[in-house]
Amino acid sequence: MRVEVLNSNEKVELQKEVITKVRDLINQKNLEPGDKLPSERMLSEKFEVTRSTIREAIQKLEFYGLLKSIPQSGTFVANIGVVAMNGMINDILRLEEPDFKSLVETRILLELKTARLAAIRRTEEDLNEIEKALDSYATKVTNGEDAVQEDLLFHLAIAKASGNSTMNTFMLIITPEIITNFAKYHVCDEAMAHHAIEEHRQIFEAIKVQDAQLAKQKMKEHFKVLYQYCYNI
Amino acid sequence: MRVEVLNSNEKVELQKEVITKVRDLINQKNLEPGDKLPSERMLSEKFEVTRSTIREAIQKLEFYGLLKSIPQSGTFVANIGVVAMNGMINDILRLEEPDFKSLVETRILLELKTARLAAIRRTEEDLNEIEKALDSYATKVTNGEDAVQEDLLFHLAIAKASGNSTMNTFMLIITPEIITNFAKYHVCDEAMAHHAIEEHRQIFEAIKVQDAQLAKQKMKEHFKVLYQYCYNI
DNA sequence: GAAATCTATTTGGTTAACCAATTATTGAAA
DNA sequence: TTTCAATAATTGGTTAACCAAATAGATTTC
Repeated sequence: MRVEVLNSNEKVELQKEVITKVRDLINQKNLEPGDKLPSERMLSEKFEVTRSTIREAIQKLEFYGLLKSIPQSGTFVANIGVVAMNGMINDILRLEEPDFKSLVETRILLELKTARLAAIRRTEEDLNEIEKALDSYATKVTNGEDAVQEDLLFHLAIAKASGNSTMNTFMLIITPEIITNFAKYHVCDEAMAHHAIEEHRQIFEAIKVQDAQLAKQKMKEHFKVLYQYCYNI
Repeated sequence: MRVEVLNSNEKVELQKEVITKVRDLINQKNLEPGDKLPSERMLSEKFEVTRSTIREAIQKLEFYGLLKSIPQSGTFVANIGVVAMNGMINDILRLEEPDFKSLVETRILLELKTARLAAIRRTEEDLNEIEKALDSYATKVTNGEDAVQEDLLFHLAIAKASGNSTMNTFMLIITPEIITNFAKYHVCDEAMAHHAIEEHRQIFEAIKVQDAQLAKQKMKEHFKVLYQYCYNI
């Protein structure tokens, strides 16, 4: 059993090795959907890594829906055949850390859609929460304070009102990373904040009167600067 | 320390309780970005749960970019203020399991975009892989075999060619769930598979000649049935 | 009094032992 | 031979002890 001290990168690489070996094992043994993997202890011995490394690798493949662990029973291949299993594991292994441009591009895509959907589906309660977030943002900006957080919450309130839990989750995943990177790259401009109040209000109004196309249009204008950063550079 | 046997649901609920208490603690102590949380052992004692429960809750908040654990040092509040922290934690607590409709809606959104982007950005290698996936699919279908996996890999190859790692990741997350649910709801039709070959080929051709608008259009046609399922029901 | 060195404590992470549920095996009964 | 209860072995999950790095505190040195 490998017993070294590993830093963060080495740990990631080791996990990738283990995932590769799990893939090869599934191929070699021709495991079909529902078949059982060898026990964690056996894998740990076979791959010469600690059991917790095996567990973490399994949990990652479980996150992507490829494996399913059942307590006191075993780890099973999900309802996905050998071909798809191979393709997906290879994709997962190759996945790079998301770059800022990719995050922004995805954010814009999601937000144009959530704005449209929110206009169609928003409840009265949704509307109240969006308006509350809008007011908090406006107050902070007019007081000359930093309002990045309130900005974020306005957009998340719209995502919630979209009634699409998947998009809502995705927005929650990428938004903090965007904020962190914003600070890093200084993409945002203080002077823009005042203008953004009006843009937010227009988006809100469009959602209020349930004009989906207008909501999308106003959101697009709101992202104009970001959009250019993404596509013209 | 609470020492009961918990089933899966109770475990989720317990974790939500812990996350709520972490939120309250951050509020009560007015922890700002960069501030240190009490140690896992102290939280474990304070909240009367085992340390691993604390660790799992922290890991979840770390996944959403709200906390950052540093070995031998402590767990720190990420670069996000109290207001955003509260809003995001509340959103995370309220997040429902994604329903099928929400998954499909998001998949269509992502795929129309990845098709467009792939047409613009695909390399020759991307193109080869997409074509290989296309051929595998066509072969299987003409042989009368089930080709769900090959179908999946064709779409994932396009996602990879889009050059957007975030969208690629999101596609990898939702695709297996979609497949599983497809089988459950019997949305897919065997007879459609033959027609889908031609649709796939048209999408491929559009990406090949780098006609972004056409690629999106062909992808939209490909999703026509799914689209109707989503919006007209 | 300040700087530097040593020591003790605290930290998140890791691991080996443990747990209860499950599964496999055994063997007795019919 | 078949059935079924009893038992042993195996399983993923959990936990308490342990680890090395980081930090804080005490002590020494100048």
